[in-house]
Amino acid sequence: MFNYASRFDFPYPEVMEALSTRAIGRAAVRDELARIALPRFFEDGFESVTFDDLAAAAGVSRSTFLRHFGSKEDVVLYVFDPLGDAISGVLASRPTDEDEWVSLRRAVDPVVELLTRDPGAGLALISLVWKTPALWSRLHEKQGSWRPAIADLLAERAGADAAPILVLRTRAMAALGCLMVAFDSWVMGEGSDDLAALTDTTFGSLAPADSTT
Amino acid sequence: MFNYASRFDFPYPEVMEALSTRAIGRAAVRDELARIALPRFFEDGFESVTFDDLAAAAGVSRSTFLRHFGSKEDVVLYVFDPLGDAISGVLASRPTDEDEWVSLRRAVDPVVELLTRDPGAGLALISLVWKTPALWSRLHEKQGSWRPAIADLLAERAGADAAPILVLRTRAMAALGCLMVAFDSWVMGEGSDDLAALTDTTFGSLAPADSTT
DNA sequence: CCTATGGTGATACTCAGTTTCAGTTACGCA
DNA sequence: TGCGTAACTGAAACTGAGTATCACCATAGG
Repeated sequence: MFNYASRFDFPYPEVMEALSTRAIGRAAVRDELARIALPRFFEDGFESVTFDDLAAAAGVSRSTFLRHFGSKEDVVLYVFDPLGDAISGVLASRPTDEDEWVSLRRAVDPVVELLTRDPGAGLALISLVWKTPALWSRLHEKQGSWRPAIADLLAERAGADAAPILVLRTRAMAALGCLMVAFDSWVMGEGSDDLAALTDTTFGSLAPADSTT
Repeated sequence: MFNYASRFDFPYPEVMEALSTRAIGRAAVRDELARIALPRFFEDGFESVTFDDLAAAAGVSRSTFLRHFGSKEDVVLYVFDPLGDAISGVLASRPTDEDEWVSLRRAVDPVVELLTRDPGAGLALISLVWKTPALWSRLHEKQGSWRPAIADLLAERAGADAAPILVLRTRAMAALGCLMVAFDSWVMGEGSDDLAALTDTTFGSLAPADSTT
């Protein structure tokens, strides 16, 4: 099953911050609730599972479950939460003189790695997301929230002669979009393709252009 | 106020199809209901307006309002419905030997044109969408649904030596994404920038690349 | 002119998500 | 070690989205 202790074994420790005792406990409970909930969604479909079902399965009250996750979508997409910071972290660590588009491709590796680590589980998750419009939307919303930090990092590393921020925001959008299109293909091929290779292909379809037309 | 009779004065008549008498009436009612509903959303915010409010404002029952629009989001995003076909229509009409990226930029003109036609109304709409996560998500979902047709048209016009469909899907994503990033900037600048110019800039930030790396 | 189709409003229902409140646990500090 | 407070919990009631059903009415189209 999908690994939910993402906060504890996530391979990019620099994105973790100091947590109070209670915050650690809280995160652990969230992990546990999500771990219990996911199979229910996989088996019955996102819409068919109610908060009552989830609470019963987890042995807590509906109130408690709702307090840990503000919405059903949050339960499923919980695993994506740390990826924004992970992407930024990798991007910040790339050499300044590396080609921008290559750095962006590398920045997205944590996502590919997380979904590929457990064969089957990652695909099951993305398949669920892709067959459920509400989840697809919310994932894209989350992805959109990662953009500003990425664009800012691109500006920072380019220094004085950086392209306008609008240009950099566009490239951040494109990079994350390439990842999403790769997911799309991965789901359509039912996992028969290699996600990293698909991502290479989508990134290879585009390139930054000089905006001084 | 925003022009809601989009089905009747939309400047790309080729995308219109023959409608039965009842279907015409139905579309007219939808136009009217949306026209009445929009100002409510602008004034009170998307979440604060209930279906009861909308039904009362329109002088119909809640049932009837809900029968015409499956969700509140649909009411606001109704105006975007014909744009997928409009984009495809323009793309299909572009010369086959025109640069692919240029054709995609032109294909998106109907959207820019529609939002720019009435100064203020288009900006108000996009601002509402941008400040309401549920609307932002649903617009992106709708935009995502336009992609396959665009990619297919790109394949068709390139003929035998077309790039793999995954590459074309990526470029369709990028083109629509450029439009969204332009919206983003337009909203942030509160309409002080020219939407068409912003769109030119975002499109100018990227270029198709040879995927045979 | 008749009828079958489709639009309408009323009602009742499920479920997501919010709010409130009272009872309990356990963290951090003295 | 004990205490006070802050946070966690569950119960209950509430709002509002969205679905389903039904009986009624208007009219398109033959």
